[in-house]
Amino acid sequence: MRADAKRNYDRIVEAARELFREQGYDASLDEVAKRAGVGPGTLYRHFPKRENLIDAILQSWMDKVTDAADKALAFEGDDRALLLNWFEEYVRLISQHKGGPAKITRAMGDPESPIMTKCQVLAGANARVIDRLREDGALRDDVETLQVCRLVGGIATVADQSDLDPTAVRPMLEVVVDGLLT
Amino acid sequence: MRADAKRNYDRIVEAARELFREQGYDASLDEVAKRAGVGPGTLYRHFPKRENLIDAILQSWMDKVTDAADKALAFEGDDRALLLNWFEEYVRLISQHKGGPAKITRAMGDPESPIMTKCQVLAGANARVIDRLREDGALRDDVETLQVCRLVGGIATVADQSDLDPTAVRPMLEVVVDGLLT
DNA sequence: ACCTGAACACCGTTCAAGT
DNA sequence: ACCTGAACACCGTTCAAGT
Repeated sequence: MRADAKRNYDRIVEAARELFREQGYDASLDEVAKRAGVGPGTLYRHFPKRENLIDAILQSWMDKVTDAADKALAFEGDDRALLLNWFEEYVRLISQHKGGPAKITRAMGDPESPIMTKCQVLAGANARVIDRLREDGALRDDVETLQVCRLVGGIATVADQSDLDPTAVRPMLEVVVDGLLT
Repeated sequence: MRADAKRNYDRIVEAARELFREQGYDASLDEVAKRAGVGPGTLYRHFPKRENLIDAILQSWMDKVTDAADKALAFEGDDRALLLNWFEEYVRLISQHKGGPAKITRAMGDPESPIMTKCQVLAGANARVIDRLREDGALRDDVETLQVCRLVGGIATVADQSDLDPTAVRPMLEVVVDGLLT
């Protein structure tokens, strides 16, 4: 990649990171380009779809996801508390940008989505936690791991779209936890 | 209301009903106006916001909602089957148009939303079912009825946005049902 | 090879002119 | 009182012209 191309690429990602944090994943790409000081065509050359841009934003996110799963698994306590903690962390991880829960949960099962790989990392992290509980026989066995992501993702989506605070999310997660444990 | 106004109003609602059924609640209002054979200004005069139009569409929906709750309460069987049936019906009721689950679930707690009243009917129907189970002591008491709507609405939202079929929704609802029952 | 910015299409929304 | 349709603003997307 040419030097000026690389510079523009970085500028765009940086501008997008800012704007998405302020306005969510649905912010105007035109404004991203403007902030980055490039023409709209340049943005499209590097990122043909909005999701390609989101994908770049999520680069550092994957480490956070893996770390969170590690921490969840290292938790000392009963299964119920472990799972509840993980789900709260899960919601937090996908709710960092407005519109995130919906986008991420949808991409999870969509092979066409540019952010699918990133979402698979999250799905994998979740699978590690779930499988651990499954081995202990603590979990009902008629629910696929992907469906667990969708369930928790659904709660996060509603919370995001209705601007609920974590206090209101908690009891919903508790219901899911109790429904999942045997 | 003048005769031609009334006629246009009806035409618009009819066109919207068609288009929303085909393309979901996010369909172009311009196309609605075109189909109805009116200028865009006329549409805006009658329905200043998209949700005012959705509100008109949902007029007949309220009866369906009430009927569904009646049927659910008349169900002969155990609490688990009753609640599961109701939730499946709930999902069906809000999933009739693409984008419906998200719009309806969000409007539920938003006093600014023009469709709030309609959504309250749904919330009320749900409350009747939930309260019945609560009286029997069959339900955990630390979850508000509105949160139950959000939980089920969240599942419906994910299903809608990921184009899941009912077969995939069922197990998620089962988790919620089991988590809610004592 | 990459960038720019004008141009296009589409959509929601407004409003002056008409009946 | 109501309707029309041109006009505007905004956004995503493309592409010919430039370096």
